[in-house]
Amino acid sequence: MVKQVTAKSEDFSTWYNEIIRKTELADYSPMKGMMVIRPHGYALWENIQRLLDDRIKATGHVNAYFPLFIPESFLQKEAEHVQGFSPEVAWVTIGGKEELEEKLAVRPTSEAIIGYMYAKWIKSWRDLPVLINQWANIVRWEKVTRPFLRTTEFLWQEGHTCHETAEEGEAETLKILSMYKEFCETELAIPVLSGRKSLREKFAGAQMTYAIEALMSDGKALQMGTSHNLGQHFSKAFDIKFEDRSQTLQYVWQTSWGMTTRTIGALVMVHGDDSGLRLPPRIAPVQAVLIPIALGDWKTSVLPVAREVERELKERGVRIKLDDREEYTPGWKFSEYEMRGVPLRIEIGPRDVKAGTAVVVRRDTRAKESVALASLKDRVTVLLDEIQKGLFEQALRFREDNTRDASNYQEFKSIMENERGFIRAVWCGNEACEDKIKEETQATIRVLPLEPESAETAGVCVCCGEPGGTPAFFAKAY
RNA sequence: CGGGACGUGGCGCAGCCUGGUAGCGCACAUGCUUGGGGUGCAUGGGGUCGGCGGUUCGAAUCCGCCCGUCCCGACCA
Repeated sequence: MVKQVTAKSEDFSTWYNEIIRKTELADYSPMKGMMVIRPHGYALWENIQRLLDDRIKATGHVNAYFPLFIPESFLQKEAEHVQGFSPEVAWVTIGGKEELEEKLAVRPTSEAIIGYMYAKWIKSWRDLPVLINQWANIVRWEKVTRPFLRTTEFLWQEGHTCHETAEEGEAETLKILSMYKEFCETELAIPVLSGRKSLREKFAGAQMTYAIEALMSDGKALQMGTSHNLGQHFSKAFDIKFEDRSQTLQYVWQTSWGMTTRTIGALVMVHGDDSGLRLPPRIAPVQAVLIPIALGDWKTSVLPVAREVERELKERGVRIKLDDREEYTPGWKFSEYEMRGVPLRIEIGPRDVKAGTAVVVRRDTRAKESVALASLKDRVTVLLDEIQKGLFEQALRFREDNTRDASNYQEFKSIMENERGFIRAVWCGNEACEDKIKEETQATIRVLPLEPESAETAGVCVCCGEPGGTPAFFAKAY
């Protein structure tokens, strides 16, 4: 029997939940909102970590690790920060059997504890910039949770930097933003819009938040990463001062930025189809699965050939898996690896051995071809590249087809109601309009593009009709 | 946190209305068979019916409370 999955078009949420569990990316744990990332899902995370970590280090950052707990008083130092996070902080009040003198927050983010340490470490302009990143888990007591998209505990990377000048801080913030964008598009094959957040949507305690946003295939937007220019908000709160080049004491300029396990949810929602996952080759834990067709004397005729192919592809750097289990039929394996999203399937059977060929099937297009064993290595490499590109292009086309201009509010409401997706429209900059739009259409400002040309709509505010606004991308968001 | 739905072997469900010895499909185990799109047959193991309490001679079934999951809203990566 076929392991059926609810059709994506029929019930997106159910489809998403079923994919997560049937592909063994994650499973529910006994605690509300807490999931277990299973080996298949964690392997994806490890690939994301590795590829992102390379980029973080290539831009001069180093990794460190700060404590899981943050004293209550630290968290309270930056007023907006406390207020923003207080509804979702988990507290430790007892250690062993002793009541603690001061409650400890389980970090919802690490600005506070890191700020405290930076104040100890930074004395002079010669200590700057400080470019530190940490890979960590954090806890936010969420009311509504969904696997990967919003869980009580999640994994992420958080960068925390200090700079001499406001300009350097801003430059760092933007550098990371474009690094995130490049990472998503190159490795995850997910096109993103990047830009500034409205003040309403910005990080609690930041001066300015920038973000990248992707469009899921149900027409809702998902934030894929954020980069904050913290200005001097935290350095003033934590007294992070340095003596500048003219021997004057100054507060440092800071940034923080993060990307989370949520990106795995995005991979599912952007690329998945009714048969399961479709993983971009660059982050797929297994890039090609090799299935020997067990017929007749296959163990002596087919299997040795398959093993040789496996060896050659491994040597080529392809993450290949030979599945020679006898208890499953080839047909069963085909479906299983499709469900798990393995980009390429290679079949070798008696007919192929005789002809000196292999059958290669793409997961993204399901295109099937026969390839001579001699040229298999090259062909596989080419196909993996094409799949990576194809998935990105398909996602990009989807986003373009689902990005619409709205020149007036009627149009805006009708698009949100009928089509969803991104709406490109002018916003006057007034929070009243932002709130009204959110209340009436559920759409929020996802980003205010940095380059005006990426949103050519000029004119009056889509909501109030006042002139002199800025272009914005709106969407319903996860 | 508000509105709605659901909770029965690992998964999907029936049984509940009208209380009386817990069932089906898939999965799992063993054997044979089969193998180029989820092979077929046979045999077998596995469930304090989400939890606690109440009603009753007797509760998966009726009542109350709690917990969890999903969907739709308010808050967030």
